[in-house]
Amino acid sequence: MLPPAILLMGPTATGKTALAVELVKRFPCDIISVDSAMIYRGMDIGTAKPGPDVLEVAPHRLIDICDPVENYSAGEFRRDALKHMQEITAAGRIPLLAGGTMLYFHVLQRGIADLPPADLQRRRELDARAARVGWGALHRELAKVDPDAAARIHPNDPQRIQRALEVYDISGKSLSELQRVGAVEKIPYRLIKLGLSPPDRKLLHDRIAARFHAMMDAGFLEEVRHLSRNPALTPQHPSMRSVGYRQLLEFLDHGGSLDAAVERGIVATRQFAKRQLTRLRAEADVLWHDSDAPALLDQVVRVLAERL
RNA sequence: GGCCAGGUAGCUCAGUUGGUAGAGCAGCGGACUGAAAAUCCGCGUGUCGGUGGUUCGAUUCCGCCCCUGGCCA
Repeated sequence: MLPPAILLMGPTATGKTALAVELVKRFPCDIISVDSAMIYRGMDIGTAKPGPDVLEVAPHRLIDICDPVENYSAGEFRRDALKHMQEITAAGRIPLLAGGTMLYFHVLQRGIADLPPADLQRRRELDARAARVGWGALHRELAKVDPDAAARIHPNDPQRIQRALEVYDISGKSLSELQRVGAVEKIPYRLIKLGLSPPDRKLLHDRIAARFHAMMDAGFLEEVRHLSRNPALTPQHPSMRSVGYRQLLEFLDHGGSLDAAVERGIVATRQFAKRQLTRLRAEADVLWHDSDAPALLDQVVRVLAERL
C-alpha cells in the first residue's frame, strides 16, 4: 500500500494557505509549498507568503529557497518535492502539498523528461539572433532539426522556440526525442487531490482586487523598491516577472501613475487565476470544494478522515 | 441661456461619400516538459443617445429633444 499524500490546489486568493494551516492542526501533516514565487527570499508581501507567526505553527518547505536573481525550474521542483515527501513519510507523517503553480503539480504527478537545464549564455545568443532575423526564422530552423516540436510550438511563441533550440544545441538531440524517452514516471504515493474553486468568477475578481489593495497597504511598493536596489536584479529575471512585481517595477523604473500600475497588477492577477483554473479543470480525480462554503474546513476534514 | 465639440461593444475610440459596423484593452475558452505568477493561441450583435422627417432603405442627411465636456454670458 502506497503512503498517502495530499495535494491542495486552487487559483490565487482562494484561501489555500489558510486551509493548509488548519489541516496541519488536525492531521499529522507537513506542508510543502507548490509556488514558483514563494521560493524567493524577500518576496513576501506580493506573494502572500505566510508570516513568521504562521510558519511557527505550520512550517512550509520550499519557500525562501532562492535569491531573486536565481532561476528555479519545474525539474528542480520535482526533485526537491520528492525528497521532502520521502523525509516526511519516513517520519511517519503525511506530505501536504499546497499551492497554485499548476505546472509543478503536473510534473510532480507525471514526471518530467531528463533534459539539459537552462543555459543563460545560450539564451542570450538566441535572443540576439532573434532580434536580427526574427523568431519566425528561428522557428523555421527548429522545423529542420525537430519537426515535431516545430509543429506543436506556435511561431509566435519565443519562449518555447528558444527552449527547443537550446536543448538541441546543448545535447545534440531534439527536444521531442528526449521527451519521448523520459515519459511518464509514476509517483510512489496515493494522492488525495483537493481542489478549491470559487463559486463564481465575480467573487474571485473582487477578492483579487481587495487583496492587491491590502498588499499595497502592507508595503508592497516598498518591498519592490527594496528589491530593485540590487543592481544584479533585472526585469528579465523570472522573479521580477511575477504578477504584481512586474507592474510595480515598471512604475518604479518608468514612472506613470501608481493607480494605473496597481490596476494593471490586478488585471494580471485575474488573468493568472484564469490560467490556473484552466489547468485545474484538466486535472483528473479532483475532490472539488467551494472555496467560500461556510463549512469548508469541516467538509475537507471529513473527506480526509475517510481517506487517510 | 448662447456657441462649439462629442454621445458607436464593459472601457478608449475608428468607420459607414446612405445598403444596420470593427480595432486595441478588458472579459471568456484553450494550449502548456528546467522562466510557468512564464509564454502563446482562439472568440466581436452592439436599441451606432432619443424621437420625428427625407428616402426603396437612416447609425450615416435634416429638424427637435436629452446627456457630457469646453468656451461665452
